[in-house]
Amino acid sequence: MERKRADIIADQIEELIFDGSFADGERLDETQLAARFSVSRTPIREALQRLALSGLVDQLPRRGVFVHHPGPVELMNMFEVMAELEASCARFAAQRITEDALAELDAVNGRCSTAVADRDIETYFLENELFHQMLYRNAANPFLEQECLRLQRRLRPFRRMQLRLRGRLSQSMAEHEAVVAAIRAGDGVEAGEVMRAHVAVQGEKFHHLVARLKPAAE
Amino acid sequence: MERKRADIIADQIEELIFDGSFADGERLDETQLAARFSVSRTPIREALQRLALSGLVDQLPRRGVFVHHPGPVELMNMFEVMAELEASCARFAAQRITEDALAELDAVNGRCSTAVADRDIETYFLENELFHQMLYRNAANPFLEQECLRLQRRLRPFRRMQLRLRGRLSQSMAEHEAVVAAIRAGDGVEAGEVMRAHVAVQGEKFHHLVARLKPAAE
DNA sequence: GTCAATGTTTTTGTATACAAGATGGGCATG
DNA sequence: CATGCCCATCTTGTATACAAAAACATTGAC
Repeated sequence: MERKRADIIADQIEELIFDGSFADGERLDETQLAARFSVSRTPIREALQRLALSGLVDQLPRRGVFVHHPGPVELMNMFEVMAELEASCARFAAQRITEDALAELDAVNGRCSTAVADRDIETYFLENELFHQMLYRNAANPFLEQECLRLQRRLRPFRRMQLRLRGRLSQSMAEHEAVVAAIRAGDGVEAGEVMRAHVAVQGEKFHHLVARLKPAAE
Repeated sequence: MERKRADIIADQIEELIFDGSFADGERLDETQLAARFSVSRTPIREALQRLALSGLVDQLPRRGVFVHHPGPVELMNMFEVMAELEASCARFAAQRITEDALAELDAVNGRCSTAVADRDIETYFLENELFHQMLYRNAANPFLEQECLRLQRRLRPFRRMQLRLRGRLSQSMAEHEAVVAAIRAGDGVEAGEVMRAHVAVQGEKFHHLVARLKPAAE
């Protein structure tokens, strides 16, 4: 159940920013957006506020809001934080997970595996997200879970675009299994470290990807 | 320079929530607040939205916003996350801090020390905050720094109220020195673990405090 | 010709007016 | 007497009107 018009609009604008419909630094005109969504400026302003607090746009006082696409350095930073948070989740989960949840984790991991075998990137992406979310959940700390979900959502488009890198799928899969094994063994430290590496490598891979693209753009 | 009226109001309402002027679960009436601050409902609504996204109030669709004081369990969760984030900061700082920044860290720690000697809780609280903020800074990850500052601010009132526990000041001081020593030695893992314990103990101490108060309230 | 100052215009921030949903009480009915 | 339904009222959500500040362009001076 959506709360109100402003929230639906916030999600839609967010989507437009994610899929690149708005260029980096572009000003988002309240009046234009109001016309586009057939509402008044009020809900638009509320939506933009939300996006500003999420960090998707920069809001300059009395100047307007400007879309803010994170650069490679900023992305590295965000992935680094994600890696730390997920490592914590894995470590906690190793101590706190229930037998049932562990079985579920196996099930999700299995579905990831078949997706890899089928070369079904889309399914893998979804099940992979679910896998990570289950770890957040089983850290048994709702606040931590929320923070993780927030960042996961924020980094979503960037994780997606680098799944196409050769060999990443099977590598990622192997890392998942190592995490589960460590959790099953109750080895929190190991689970945390494997998880940290698993997430951090994404940031690094992304960094390389951008580094490779940059010379071409110049 | 504050951005606009709504932001000033947001800070003021936040302050009112922190210092307990609004009870847990109390509804914040937009019209009343508008009258209180001598503005229209518009900036009030913007302020309340900000608070909702910070988690200080719960916003129920078409029902209103209700102040949300975190309970003991929620606080434990938040302190746990804070401990994880600060541990990460310490670990990164051990690898990334400059000689100059390390000297500054020593200076702040020195001021903490004299505050302890003087039994000057207020000064200690301030310098202590600065100490932690310097670690966030020297993790050399602005995104991580921002997240830490956010949570630090959120937990501020709760850290404050438990500084009065006997012996906490000198214990805290010793932990600071252990962190600095580990960082100076470049031992990231050690710095992280000491830091984690240093922050986590606050959450636990708080938990005990509440547990002790609870029977009295019943 | 260029730069600066001022007036115009556009755009953000705030106030008010209006609409729609939620709360609470009264009345009717079982 | 209890319970459920309906209506009045209040509160939130949205639209519009107004104010103030910034961007822009035009014009004048050097």
